Amino acid sequence: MDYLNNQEENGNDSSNSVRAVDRALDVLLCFNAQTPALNMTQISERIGIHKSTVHRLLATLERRNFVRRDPETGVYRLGYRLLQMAYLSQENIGIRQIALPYMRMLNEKYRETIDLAILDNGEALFLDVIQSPQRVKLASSMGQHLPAFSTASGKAILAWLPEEEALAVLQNTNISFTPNIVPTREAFLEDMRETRKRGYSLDCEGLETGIHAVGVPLFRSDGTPIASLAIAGPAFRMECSKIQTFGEELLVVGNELNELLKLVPNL
Amino acid sequence: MDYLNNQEENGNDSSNSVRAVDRALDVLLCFNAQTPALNMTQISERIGIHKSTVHRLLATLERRNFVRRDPETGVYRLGYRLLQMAYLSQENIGIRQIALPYMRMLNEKYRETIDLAILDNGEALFLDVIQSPQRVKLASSMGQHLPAFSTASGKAILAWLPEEEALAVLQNTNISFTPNIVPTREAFLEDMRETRKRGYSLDCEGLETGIHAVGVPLFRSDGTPIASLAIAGPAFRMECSKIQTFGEELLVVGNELNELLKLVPNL
DNA sequence: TGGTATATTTCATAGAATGAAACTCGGCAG
DNA sequence: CTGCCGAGTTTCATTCTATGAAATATACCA
Repeated sequence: MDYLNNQEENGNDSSNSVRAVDRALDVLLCFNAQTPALNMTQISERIGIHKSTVHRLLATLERRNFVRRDPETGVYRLGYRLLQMAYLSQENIGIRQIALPYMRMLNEKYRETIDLAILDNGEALFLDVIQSPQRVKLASSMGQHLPAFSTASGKAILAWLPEEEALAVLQNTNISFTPNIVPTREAFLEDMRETRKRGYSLDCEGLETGIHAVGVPLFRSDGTPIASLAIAGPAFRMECSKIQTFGEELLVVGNELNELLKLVPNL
Repeated sequence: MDYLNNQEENGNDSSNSVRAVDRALDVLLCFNAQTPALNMTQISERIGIHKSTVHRLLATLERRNFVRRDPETGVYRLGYRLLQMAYLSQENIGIRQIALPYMRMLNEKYRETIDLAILDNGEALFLDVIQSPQRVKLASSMGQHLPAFSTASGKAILAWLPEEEALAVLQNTNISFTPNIVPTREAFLEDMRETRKRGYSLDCEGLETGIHAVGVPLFRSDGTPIASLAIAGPAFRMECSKIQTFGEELLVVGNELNELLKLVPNL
């Protein structure tokens, strides 16, 4: 099973880990966009532990609302406690507070979807999204994660990382369902270099056709790229001719925001 | 410690629970809006277990990004994994999908904040929020939870529960920081009865001054109230004179939505 | 009715999780 | 400079918890 690798790769060197807790987290991580509902047996098979053990883990998680059980069908889903906790986790991300006014401003000016993302385990994780007010728009939302190497949000961070780190992300493609386009090593490096030269990342239908996006990196005061700000929209509104203007304007906002971030110590 | 009661109240009858996992969940639940960042010793004191144990639990949680550690100060916060999982948990709530178009419609029509909430452990938990497009608005957001008995969202559900169940919620005020106004048993029951007669719940500065809101219940096909739809805004725009109109219009939408929900089997 | 697939309970045993204590590290004050 | 203090980390023997096999229960379908 692909999953077992995942478990080891995640830095689980098994020393100093509590096995029962690790397994409970495995149970939670079973649920994903493809399989949002699972029964006990399915979970047991996926993580390869005895169903009796899974039963006890699920009971423990359910009591605290980390999973909920469909009373009709008996399948388990992720619980409301996660939503509640996510709210707490996200409210206290400093960069979010600082970027929000800029995101609103960009959203009002361009009327397209604005994404604030970080790099999390090789994937672009959207910390915050302000949706385009227009009818045709991207349906991205907070908490969603997409492969970093094929989104403007992800590439804006990767390009300013040391090249070996960025490559490591490309190599460890433990994305649950592999997207159609994983670039070659060379194409990827070339893209990264052009992005650095340009100052902003570009994504023209990299992951999904019909979507264009530009992104700029946001840096911690020590210079490491920690997040990215991106504008994304349907290709017909963000044509290749116009996208350059978007990128350059985003760059100005990015610079201003980065100046501000320099003054903030702990991010 | 108040906390220990909490632990028992949560239905932790200790049979069929995995202790290590329970403790790990205790660690996660330590973090809240008041104390978003904690160090190991603080956590150890809060949940009353040995710091060596907490150390191992935190290490396990950190490896999987359920908590993250500030590299400077060493304090722990909730991790990004929770945001990611919340996205999954929330994407698959049937009622959310069905209510969303109605919420958008209400938002466009009234230009106020629209809340979709459920009752979760005696608190109103916002499944989804569409913010008012106006400058002055409520800053509520998805995942936030507020005391059920003092919000329109909460009361819209409570009023259609059996009275003893609703009272149980009032009694078990294990809200982390008690809001200024907990109604008396009588006032609460009277409010519930009026709400039922009226068809929609009202909240005029119940929790916070300057906020007015109205809410209607949403029912499962078997008739149990499972969620509520509410319009909330600053008092000066939602005056007591106008609020009746809001309520009655919301009622129409609520009825329509409830007809739709009857056709959906599993919620 | 019997058969299958799933969930739940029971129980003896292994070994995992635990907490005491020792150790490390860094900061601070005398 | 040195020694104290608080916080975090590691070690290790012991206990009792978590485990999986098997038995039982439940639900569904033929």
